Amino acid sequence: MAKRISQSQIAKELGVSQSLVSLVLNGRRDGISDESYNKIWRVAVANGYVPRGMQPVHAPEARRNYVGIVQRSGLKLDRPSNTFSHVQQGLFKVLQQARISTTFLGGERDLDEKKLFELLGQRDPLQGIVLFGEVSEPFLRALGALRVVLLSVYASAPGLCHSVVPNEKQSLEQLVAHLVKLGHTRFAWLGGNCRLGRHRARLGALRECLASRQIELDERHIVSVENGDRQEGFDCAEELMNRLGDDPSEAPTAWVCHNGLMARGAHQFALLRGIRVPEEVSIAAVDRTRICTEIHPYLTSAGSNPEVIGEEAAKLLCKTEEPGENRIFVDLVVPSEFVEGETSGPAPNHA
Amino acid sequence: MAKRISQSQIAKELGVSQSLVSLVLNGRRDGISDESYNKIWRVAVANGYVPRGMQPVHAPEARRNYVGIVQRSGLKLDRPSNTFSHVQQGLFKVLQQARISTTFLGGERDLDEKKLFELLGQRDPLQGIVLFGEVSEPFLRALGALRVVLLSVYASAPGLCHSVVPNEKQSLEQLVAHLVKLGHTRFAWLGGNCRLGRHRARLGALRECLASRQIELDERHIVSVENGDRQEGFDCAEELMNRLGDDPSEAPTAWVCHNGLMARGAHQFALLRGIRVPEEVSIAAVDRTRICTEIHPYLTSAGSNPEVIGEEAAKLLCKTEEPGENRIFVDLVVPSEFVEGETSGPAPNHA
DNA sequence: TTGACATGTTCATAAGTATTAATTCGAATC
DNA sequence: GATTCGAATTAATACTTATGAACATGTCAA
Repeated sequence: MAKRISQSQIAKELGVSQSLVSLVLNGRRDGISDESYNKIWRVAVANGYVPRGMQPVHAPEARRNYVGIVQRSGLKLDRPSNTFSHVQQGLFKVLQQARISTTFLGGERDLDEKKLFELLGQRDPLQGIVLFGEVSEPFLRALGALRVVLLSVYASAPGLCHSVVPNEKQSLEQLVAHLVKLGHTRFAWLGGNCRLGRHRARLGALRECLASRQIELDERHIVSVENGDRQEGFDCAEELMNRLGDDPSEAPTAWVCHNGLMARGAHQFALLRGIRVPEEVSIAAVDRTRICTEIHPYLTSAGSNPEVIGEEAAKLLCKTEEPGENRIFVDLVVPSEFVEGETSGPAPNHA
Repeated sequence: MAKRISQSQIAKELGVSQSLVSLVLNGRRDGISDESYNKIWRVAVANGYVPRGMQPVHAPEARRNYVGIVQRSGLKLDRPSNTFSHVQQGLFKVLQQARISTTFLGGERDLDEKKLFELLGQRDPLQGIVLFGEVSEPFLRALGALRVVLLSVYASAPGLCHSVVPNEKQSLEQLVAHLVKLGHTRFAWLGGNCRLGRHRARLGALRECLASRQIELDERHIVSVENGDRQEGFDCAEELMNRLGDDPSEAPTAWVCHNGLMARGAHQFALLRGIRVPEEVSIAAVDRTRICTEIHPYLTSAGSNPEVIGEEAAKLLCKTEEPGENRIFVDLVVPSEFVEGETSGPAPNHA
């Protein structure tokens, strides 16, 4: 570890006396020229000068007042996934009690190593950083180098940081069980965020759940799109209808959507086309955000409660003591909840 | 000013050596008993021990790294008004360049004076606090007492703090001008957040705009609800239809909505009832958030861009030097933008 | 019982910092 | 040109802190 710089060294570098440096760094302004004042501070800061006598970071009650939030590339504040705001609410709820506040640091794209360093260097120590969504591994490692506790939600990064993730398998299992019980056998998948692992996980889980019931998911009934927003839900439903042949006995009766937003879009498509929900088609979504109940019909949906995910993340952060190299990382899986809404009903030809 | 305490004094008080105090305060843990470690820190902190060598508060670039955000009572993170996230995005965009981050402090309801003091006392100084929405005056005064720069967005508090607000009059003027040009003469108002001044301002502006064109707003065509969300937009439209007599020539052909969310709800109602938009009814909203273009049909809408409001708020905060008693407060009004969407068309009996 | 070892602390002193009186230096005044 | 004055800086030194070596003290195994 590099020996820390002294006032005398700063003085020598600038060609002034150590006394002057001392005066300046203690904040004396009168009787000191602005020029000296500024140049001394500049050099002191640039060289990472630290006072001697105590390093407050080490205080046992050195309260870490902040938790930073970083979003995965692609998410912006003004296009909040609903999920994000629920998670933030959960974080806030728990952290608030410990008088820790949440600070938005930016998106993966906004931040490079240098910027992060600037952001974190000049301020109170962070309790940790919550990563929202799948971030790239180099980015994760760069963050790790800052010696901050990292926690990833909605994506796991084995061996790199803690994580709190939803139970996708269980969600799909709940949805499929419900729909099969209602007599559905022909399923469609309306998938979003097709580039991300989350989409693969959900689609894979759907396949498994159906397979274990000897139901096959027709490849033509799988429609996947880029973003997974409302419009794309609409488009997916439209695309699905276009792909279908004329035989109505082949048409899927249960649309399983990647998220609630897409389900709403698909529902709007159904409304416009005069497809009755749930009489003709049942719509179900992997989601547990407010969107499920924002308006009637409420969505039939299953998913891990994002607020709970936020709460668990906060608890985990509060418990984690120190960032370290060879830590044991916790991967927490939050169970899924199923809620029967108004968009699912008995399969039409089952009655 | 009291002379500052030295390590030796701490050592004497605790009956240990100065060396030990030095070791402890520099964070050495191994080879030091927990008991000593904690008691030394306790006494050091209790006596306000400060290291010698520099007082960072005096650094010329002692930058204020944070801007706090407080929401009005009633808003929660997990029920984000869309507007809020856009404003936050605008704030973030500008503040990021100054390496200032935004910290969510809580809702009006979460915070009492004591809590605020705790939140703000133990950390880096805030550049300011952005208040989102109408907060109560006592709350505002309590915040003011903290000697922090305050800025209110979407609500003005004359003489108490800066504000950045939308131009409601202009928004309504733009909408009415557009609709009147299309031949509409029978208007309805679907209002939300009926308790807040914002609702009064919008409804009042609508009345004025119509009056100046010799159009009267029928009292029966004014429906106002509590929250202004999607479901209530739906309910408003339903209520409006219920209130109408049988005479179709009396029915309003232009629904002006308090915000985009309500417009979407109203549109869903129209879809369900088979009311064609915009052939039979035009829908317009005071809004400029993402909701206007989240799905087709895009909403015909006018409003001040919330992201711009955020940006202006951030600039104002960066410019404001110090909080003071008798400051001059800036009230900034951001102009409204009009965008013609797909929900407005010629008045039906005008063709 | 003894010695090896670990832990926690102190001693002694080198290194670093604060502070006051003294110095320098240029501008204004005589 | 000499004198005064004030701002800026430094010398000198008292005071504070860091740190390696030394010193207790207790534990454990031979």
